[in-house]
Amino acid sequence: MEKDNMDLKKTEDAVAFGSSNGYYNNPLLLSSAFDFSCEVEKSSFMELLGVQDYYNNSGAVLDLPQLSKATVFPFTTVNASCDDTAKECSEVLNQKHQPATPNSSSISSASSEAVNDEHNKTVEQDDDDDDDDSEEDEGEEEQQKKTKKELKAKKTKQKRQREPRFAFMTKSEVDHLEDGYRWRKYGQKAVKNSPFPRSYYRCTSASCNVKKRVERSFTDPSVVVTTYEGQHIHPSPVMPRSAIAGVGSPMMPPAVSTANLGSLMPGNYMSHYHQHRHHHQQLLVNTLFSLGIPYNNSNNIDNSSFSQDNGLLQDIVPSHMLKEK
DNA sequence: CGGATTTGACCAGCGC
DNA sequence: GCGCTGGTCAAATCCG
Repeated sequence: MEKDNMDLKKTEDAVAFGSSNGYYNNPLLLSSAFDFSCEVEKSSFMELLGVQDYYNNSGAVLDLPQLSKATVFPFTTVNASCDDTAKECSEVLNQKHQPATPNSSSISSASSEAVNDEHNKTVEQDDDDDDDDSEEDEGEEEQQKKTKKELKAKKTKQKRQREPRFAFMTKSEVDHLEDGYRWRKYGQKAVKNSPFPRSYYRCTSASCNVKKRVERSFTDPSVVVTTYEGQHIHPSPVMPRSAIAGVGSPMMPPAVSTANLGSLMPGNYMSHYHQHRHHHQQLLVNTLFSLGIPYNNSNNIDNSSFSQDNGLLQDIVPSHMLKEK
């Protein structure tokens, strides 16, 4: 793989593996903190994901002939508006994304424009918040009700500013995956076109506003889609290792230098990347396990032949599997 | 009894 | 304006 094939997406902090034929291979989808888009050879992609084995074992059908190359591409944006999120999610689940190629205008750029628009609108709205203290002749109850509603509205407006998000898919029988943090469920909604409900969780830690949504893909009920929003402002109350150890293996991702990524990534985005990196690694390893793909904790990665730091992809993909163009 | 979950109601945004 | 949908709230309920 060559540097020129890297197509950085400024607005994404999570990406997914998909195929260049325009379909998400949802049951095979993995994503984590890959902050770039790149091409790998079909064979490498399949090998990486264990696609052939998975399908051979499950008897499912994958349209391999159309898949000449695999593209790593994003499916989650940062700071998207509420409705963008909904659309994204349903699009992901409905497998309706356009093919994302390094040269194509991606969903991400369109999303980021919408994001900016929405953000500006929000700021303007917040400026108009302080008004109407006029009514006097209302009963106390009605007054209280009204105040409640106003407070609620203000709260809602404030919350409209979305935190950075990332999403990933995991093949799992359990909806709510152990990720080292404690969550309280605060809602559950039926999802359009899906028999499976979406659950809403909030981090239980005081003053930590991180949320996550968990839903099962209706196209493959064995796949759980988890979307995180925000960043934890506290350490994990549960040691991450315990989750992995629970799978029955001591394997942990090797520490990987991200020094070279800095030159490729936008500033604040980079810090976000670093903050989430290890969390993503754990999630990725869990995902690999759940997919039955062994994670090879080899510290023998030949960094000289792989001078470009490719994030987690580098962690799990031997350098020879990435196409050198 | 306190914390977590459930669930119906409410609100915002969007499309028609 | 109306209906639909996603997201959140909060009272009721559950559970250890």
